[in-house]
Amino acid sequence: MSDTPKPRSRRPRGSLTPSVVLDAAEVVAAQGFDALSVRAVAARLGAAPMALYNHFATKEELVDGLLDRVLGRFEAGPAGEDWVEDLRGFARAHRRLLADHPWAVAPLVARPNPGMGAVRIGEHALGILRRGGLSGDRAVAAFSGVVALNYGWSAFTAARARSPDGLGADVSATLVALPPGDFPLTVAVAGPMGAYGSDEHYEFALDQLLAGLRATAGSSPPLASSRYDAGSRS
Amino acid sequence: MSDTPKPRSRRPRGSLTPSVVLDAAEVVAAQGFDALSVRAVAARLGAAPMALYNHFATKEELVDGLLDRVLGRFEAGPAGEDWVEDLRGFARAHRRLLADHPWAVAPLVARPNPGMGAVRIGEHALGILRRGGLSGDRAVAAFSGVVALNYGWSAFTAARARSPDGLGADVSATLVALPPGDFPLTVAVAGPMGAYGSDEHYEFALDQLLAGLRATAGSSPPLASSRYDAGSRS
DNA sequence: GGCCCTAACGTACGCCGTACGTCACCGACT
DNA sequence: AGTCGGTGACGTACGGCGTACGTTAGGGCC
Repeated sequence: MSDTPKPRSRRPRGSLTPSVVLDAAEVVAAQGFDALSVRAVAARLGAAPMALYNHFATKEELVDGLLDRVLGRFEAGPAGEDWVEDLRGFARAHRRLLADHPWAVAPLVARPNPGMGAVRIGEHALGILRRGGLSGDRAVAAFSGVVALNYGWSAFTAARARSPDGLGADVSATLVALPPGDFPLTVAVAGPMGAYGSDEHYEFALDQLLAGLRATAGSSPPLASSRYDAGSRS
Repeated sequence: MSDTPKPRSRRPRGSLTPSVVLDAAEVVAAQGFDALSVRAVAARLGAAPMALYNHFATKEELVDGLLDRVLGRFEAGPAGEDWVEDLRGFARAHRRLLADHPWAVAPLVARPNPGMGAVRIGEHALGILRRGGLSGDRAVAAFSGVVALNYGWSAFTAARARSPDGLGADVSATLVALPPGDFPLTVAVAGPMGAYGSDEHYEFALDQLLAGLRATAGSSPPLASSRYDAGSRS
């Protein structure tokens, strides 16, 4: 019992690279974002927790790398004749990306840092909107609108998919059990409704936004920013 | 030093109610949602951490109560002549509510559980949409769209407001510093752009969504759900 | 006046992120 | 070939987290 005082062979010297660490981190994150701990990543990899800190200054930096890697998987479709249809394709592809990485939605939404992947996505969308004749502020606003819609929508669906206790599918069951006197509309709608937040519902909402953009872009662009500052100033 | 072996007088027996705990929890949460720990809430209140567990089974339950209390502050405006303008008022009030509680946005987005406050909000919005002639699926989809837009948008602005290291205001500074060869549109737009995610931009995006809804509601409603299932099936 | 139910408490456990000091390996230089 | 320095992997430790569990003290009821 003395010839194996350290049964743990150290990892070979160069075998721990940022890329390898991110690979392991993604596998861990796939079973829920808050399962992603430094210790868990190190355990898969057979490394010591602190070994990761030679490649990432902090956990936040590791997460940033992970999120940027996910956004880097965005694939832009080819440009077609109609810029609105291209924008629809962009929105679908973006939402699909989020749906494919449900664990990433919450941290992405909470993070102010853009990162290269996000910039690439923005550049692509701006190109489409420019072709539609929207310029400057308007293009940014429209892009932000599509992305916000996608993030908000994906956050709901991801959150519901994450709850394994059945709270997911039968939110409607909770709703139909409400006091029917109050909330009659909610109760009426919760029964026959399919999955809340379904693809059909998303397509409908996206359709409205795109129809509005098409109409606005068709009209001559006044671009007076004073038209749109009736917000919550005071 | 022996006559005060327990300088901590116990809290009087009935002085710890759910409401009192939530009050303290909200004060703590106001300085960042992840500052909200059971110990911190107990410290304010001068109570022991475990004392809170007589009123909330788990921390998640406490957070749910806190979020529902926030959503309960939603105030519906009076109905006007134009249902679309009412919907705009709803969207603004909802977003204003989120802007007034930035710490609440991230947990709200991540939580599948609706809660009474959310149901009240939904009922109000459904009433407006019903007046617009949208029924069933369409009303739910439109409501979801507005809420998703608000959540996504508020998550961005809240996240940026949360970063005190100046990463907030000058995301644009990061963007103009990009390699100008790639991302020409982004660089071109980042310079003259005011605050990314400004109220004006939000109003523009909301306007497009509302314009689309008005047009759709104006046309006769075919309601064929097959029109909207061209999503990401396979 | 005495009992008991319950609300408040204290201790303890297993996680977490990570600061800091140690040690072994590999390449380079003599 | 021998040695030396830099670096990457490691171990220990600290403070903080949520919370399971057992203890205690106070107020309401008989």
